[in-house]
Amino acid sequence: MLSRLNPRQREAVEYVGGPLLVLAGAGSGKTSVITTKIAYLIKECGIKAHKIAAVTFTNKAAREMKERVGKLVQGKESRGLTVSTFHNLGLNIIRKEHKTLGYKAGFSLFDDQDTKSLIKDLMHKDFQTDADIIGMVQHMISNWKNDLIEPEQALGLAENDKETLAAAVYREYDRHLQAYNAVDFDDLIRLPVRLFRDHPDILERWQNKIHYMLVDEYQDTNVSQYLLVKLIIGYRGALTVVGDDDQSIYAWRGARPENLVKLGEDFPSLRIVKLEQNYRSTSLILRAANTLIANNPHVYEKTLWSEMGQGEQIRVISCRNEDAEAERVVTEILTHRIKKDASYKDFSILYRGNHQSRILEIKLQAFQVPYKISGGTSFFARHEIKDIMGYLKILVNPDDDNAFLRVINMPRREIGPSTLEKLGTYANQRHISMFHACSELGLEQSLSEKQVDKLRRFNHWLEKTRQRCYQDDSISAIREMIHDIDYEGWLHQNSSSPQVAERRMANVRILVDSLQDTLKRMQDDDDSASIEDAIARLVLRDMMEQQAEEDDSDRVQLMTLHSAKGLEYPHVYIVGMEEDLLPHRNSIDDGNIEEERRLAYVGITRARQTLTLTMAAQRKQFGEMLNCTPSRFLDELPPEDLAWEGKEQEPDKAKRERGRAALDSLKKSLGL
DNA sequence: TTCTAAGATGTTTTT
DNA sequence: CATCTTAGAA
Repeated sequence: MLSRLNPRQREAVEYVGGPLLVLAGAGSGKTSVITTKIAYLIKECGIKAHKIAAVTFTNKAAREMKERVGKLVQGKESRGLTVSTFHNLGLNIIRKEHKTLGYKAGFSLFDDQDTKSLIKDLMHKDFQTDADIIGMVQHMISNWKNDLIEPEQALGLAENDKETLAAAVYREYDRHLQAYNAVDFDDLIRLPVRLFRDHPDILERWQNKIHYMLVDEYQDTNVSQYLLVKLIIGYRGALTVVGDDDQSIYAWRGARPENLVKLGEDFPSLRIVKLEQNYRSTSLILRAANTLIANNPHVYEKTLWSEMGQGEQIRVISCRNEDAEAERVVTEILTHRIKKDASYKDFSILYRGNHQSRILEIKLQAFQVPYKISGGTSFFARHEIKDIMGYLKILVNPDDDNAFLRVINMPRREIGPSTLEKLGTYANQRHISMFHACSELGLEQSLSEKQVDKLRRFNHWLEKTRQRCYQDDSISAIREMIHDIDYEGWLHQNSSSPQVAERRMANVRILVDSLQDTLKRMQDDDDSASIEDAIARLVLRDMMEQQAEEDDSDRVQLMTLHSAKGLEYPHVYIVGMEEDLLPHRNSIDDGNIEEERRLAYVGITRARQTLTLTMAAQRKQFGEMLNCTPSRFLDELPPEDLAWEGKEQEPDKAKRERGRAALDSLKKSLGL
């Protein structure tokens, strides 16, 4: 088991005497270290698998880790091992302890969009605002939660009108969540921390459950996550964390890379092991990465080296526009695949923002290249998925007014805004949910008989469905429910074409299948898992991937730079190497270039054999052609290692097209 | 209350 | 440009 490790890696695995920090450069085999260490703990240290918890940040990483541990430790021995995301761990804790925290079983989990729409509603109602500060407020609330600052404290700390407003919304928002029997993503960490702080007995129980903890991508932990780890670990110090400050790309969501330093302060006995040998990339690629990241300040110095051979030059391709860029990448992959005798799955295309995948998708389809886009909010942002999720949520948690509103007129139940408004105020006065208000007699006073009747009918129907769901097989009850509301018919009525409706319905089926699958998996691990738990799990997106990954067919992988972290591919294409895009506009504006540089670094270090960077001279934005400047990061790479293509002739062409565009707009403004 | 059509508005990254 | 919002008519 240990024979495949180098001395440093082996040290990291074998040291179990106290807290350990592994500073692992990109491609230095950190996943091997974690997975081997888990196996080592089970086999050599006699720690039971169900007493070990390993946490990461993405489902993808968690899944891969689980898989690799599975290869080292046979089925029985690995039973009950926890390998999950932080959020999943938090969800599990809240699930088991919801009563103490004051939540009812079946509590809803609000995703990003639910949160946004609630905040929007609150701001519309109680505060006069209309600008796009909603996103900002949402971000501020999230930050407060991550820093474990309560609404009252936030109110006290506020230094200007904007912050006072946001803090006031925060207070309202939290009250509403409570009333809805709902939690949001940040609560998944915050509530367990609060629980453990306030209830030493419960903390002790969990400390007995988790004897050893491993944290991957430690530089991405935020204040509350670090505190959660610290609480669980307690005085024992049975902890291994692995991190790399050069790969810290989540500061925007509260990650505190300083936690790397803080660990040493909090645990004076901390041992530090550095992994500096890279087993992934050719030395040219590695040199490019090193040169680039040298422009950033560093907490811990480390020098990555590799024995993988020099490899090919890094290619930089400049194209006319985004269309040409996408096409070039696709044809490039086609020829490369033949020349290198590689498979499609050896290639990955990385980009800064999800929207960039669209053009690529079109071109890939045009050339009939099999591909897979991973990550992105697309699936859960879809209408049909939101609708059904709404039904699922209200099914297990009737107090979820958010879900109630989503679902009430889907399909048409002829209950309009004014009726809902009245129902809302009534429910508010009585401090009950809208669903419960429907069955109250007092309603007749403010609403007409007709309206009340409609509400009652919905109320009865849902109540009946709920009973069916809890008495019979939940999944078939849910299938029946979808049939009951004739969702398929609704889709056909509201879709532009029958094909679109079919595709949407297929998505619904995927959702229900995944729910079934998730439920089964959870019950394998824990008999007490119920349909409510599986639904909450769905919101964390911990399953679509599983399904998709199971048929790990031969496809080109597309993803954002963020979700590429932790992965590797023989051939990597990074598209959109332009100012305002790779150092993203907003980051340039608020001076966050360093994190963007790390992002580029992460992208570059994904490549094993070849790396290709592409850019477009022009790009369409809001329907208008814009000229693009090459990314400053290109200038920060060693020039002698780069092979440029199409750099020179572009400016002329660009100028000509710009001239024509100007002429066109002039013609248009003259009404020609 | 629902439907329609013009208008505005906006694209970072994730659980 | 593509999506979502809002205003006005049926």
